[in-house]
Amino acid sequence: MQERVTMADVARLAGVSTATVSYVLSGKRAVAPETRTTVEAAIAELGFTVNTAARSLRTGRSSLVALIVPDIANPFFAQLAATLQEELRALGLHVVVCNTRADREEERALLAEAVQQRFAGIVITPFRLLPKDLEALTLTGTPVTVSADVPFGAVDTVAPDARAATRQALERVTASGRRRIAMIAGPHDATGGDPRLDLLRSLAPQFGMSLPRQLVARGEHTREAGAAGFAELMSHRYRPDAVFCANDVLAVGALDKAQELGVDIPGEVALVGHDDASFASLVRPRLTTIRYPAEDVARAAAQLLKGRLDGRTVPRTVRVKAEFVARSSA
Amino acid sequence: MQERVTMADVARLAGVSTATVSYVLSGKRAVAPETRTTVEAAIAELGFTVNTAARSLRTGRSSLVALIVPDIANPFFAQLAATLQEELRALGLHVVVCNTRADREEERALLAEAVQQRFAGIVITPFRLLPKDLEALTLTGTPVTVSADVPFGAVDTVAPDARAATRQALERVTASGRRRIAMIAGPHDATGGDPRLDLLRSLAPQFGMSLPRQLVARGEHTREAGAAGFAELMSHRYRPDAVFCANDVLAVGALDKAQELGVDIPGEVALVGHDDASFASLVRPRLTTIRYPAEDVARAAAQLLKGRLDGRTVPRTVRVKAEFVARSSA
DNA sequence: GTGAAAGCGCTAACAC
DNA sequence: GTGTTAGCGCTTTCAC
Repeated sequence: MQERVTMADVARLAGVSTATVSYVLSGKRAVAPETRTTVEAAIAELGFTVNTAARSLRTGRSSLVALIVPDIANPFFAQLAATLQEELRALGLHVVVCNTRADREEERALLAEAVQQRFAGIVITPFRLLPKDLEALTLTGTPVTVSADVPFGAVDTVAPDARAATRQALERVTASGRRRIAMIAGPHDATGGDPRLDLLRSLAPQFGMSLPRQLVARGEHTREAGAAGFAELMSHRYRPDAVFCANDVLAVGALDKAQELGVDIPGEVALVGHDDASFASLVRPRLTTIRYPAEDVARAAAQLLKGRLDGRTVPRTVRVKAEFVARSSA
Repeated sequence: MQERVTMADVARLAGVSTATVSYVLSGKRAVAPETRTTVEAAIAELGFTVNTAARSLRTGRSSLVALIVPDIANPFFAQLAATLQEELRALGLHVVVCNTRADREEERALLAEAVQQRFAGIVITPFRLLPKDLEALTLTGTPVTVSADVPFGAVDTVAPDARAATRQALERVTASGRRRIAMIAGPHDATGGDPRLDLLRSLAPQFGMSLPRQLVARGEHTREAGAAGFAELMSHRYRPDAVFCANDVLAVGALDKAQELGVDIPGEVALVGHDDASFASLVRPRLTTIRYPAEDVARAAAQLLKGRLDGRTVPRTVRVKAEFVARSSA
């Protein structure tokens, strides 16, 4: 049961006060060069590290950042977590992963807890959370970065810019003669509706097409829902020849069902996903998708958080460019 | 900037002392039913939650559990993280994810930090860490659970029992007439060598085969290394007709290279992975693999940690049964 | 440029 | 069955 080395131990060894040790560490007040050297030597000799609990209690701020996502097991979010933790480690911050399982109550509870515990920051991809759930937080002083398709209240936002990529996807699909597009979207009660659907719908007319409500299947972001959605679309009397999916997990489900039904992809139906999750290039046919780079999202979120910790108070939105990735499914 | 509600506020409203509030929360001493009710009402009314920083400072134990893994973006570890956080949430514990990128110094640094900060526990999948790096920790009082193929020093361990599954894999492979097995293993300096290789090698004679050193390719646990390893094995003069991979990421790399080389899987070469990562059933041919259930590992780790927090001091090892999953690659 | 000391909110003796 | 209170280790104000 080794004893913990405290700042008092360091101060004693260096022959200074704990205040000086603290200031050497934080740099918040000038310290004479020789004093600094002595203190640093003492720190090294004793292997001292600050007690973050004591620091948090004193400052009212922890070194934790909550990453609140619908499903960390989804490769997109797993990659987001990996990069975020890497970026934040440099700032001395830790990432606490929180799975909401796409449940609004979980989202609210986790958010509230992170605020209560005075986390250094929160990075959240809302799924069913309402803007009003976030409004109250604007006043708490806990920096919140939302990763969502649209700006979301008065908080920092990382949002995709998928217009060009979606247009490219439509070009590709029409170039191979498709005329009847459809979409497998997320649930109807998802936060902010489905901006990926809205974008597709708004661009379709430029290609002489439209995306009527009847050609939108809905479900959770699961493989099963993707399969069910695909089956639904295939049984429609106005059967589509190009199916867009709100994410790659749904697209893989659609692929499952296509094989089961004997529908040739991309022969009979072109299939386009979203995200470019790690498995997108592994399935056969390889999935054509609109890549939303998790690494860039994580880096942007880390930057926004850093800005807040440095004192910025006005909300910012960073747009991350999505990229059309043509493979063999469309 | 809302004010934080403290225990003193609750005590005042309930007309009791902070000690009583504390005991209501912890249950560490008897409280009269009516007192308890009053306190609980006050807690609910004020929306009080304990300040974990203060609690940690006082008790010397935080509510954080470090999950230290080579790569959270690997679907196996992502699933481990998801389930672990779910299991620990019930105990009021949070999961801090730490990526080591398979680097021993990172592993050591992260481990040391978690100990220094008096984390409630550590769950680690060592990759290059040496047993001696862990030895010192046995004395610190921080519960460590190691998820590794072999028991690892005097700490709690979650280890796979893959003997039956590996035997089944060998049966399958020999049933289709294969005689020359090979393996794409991890790096030679990995923690504990490569127990999956050792197991395969020890079972091979039962099937009249052997696994000579020349038929073992080595590399990091990446897709690229899998491809390189496969190429190496294919160029061997004693060309194998069955290749086992230490994990599914390597196997997918092997699949890439097989396609590139025009080697038919499973026609010319049978391929068997390990883990059953989420993408194993998505690649074509679908990957035959030895499933090591991340969910069960996470649950076992959570149980072991719980045991430690409840006061157990003797190390325990839980064996999780691996399962042979026959798909089309072998 | 440095030190003394208050106090963050909680837990757990100790006292009754 | 309940209350009083010291003190965990740090940061920061105030004083010099």
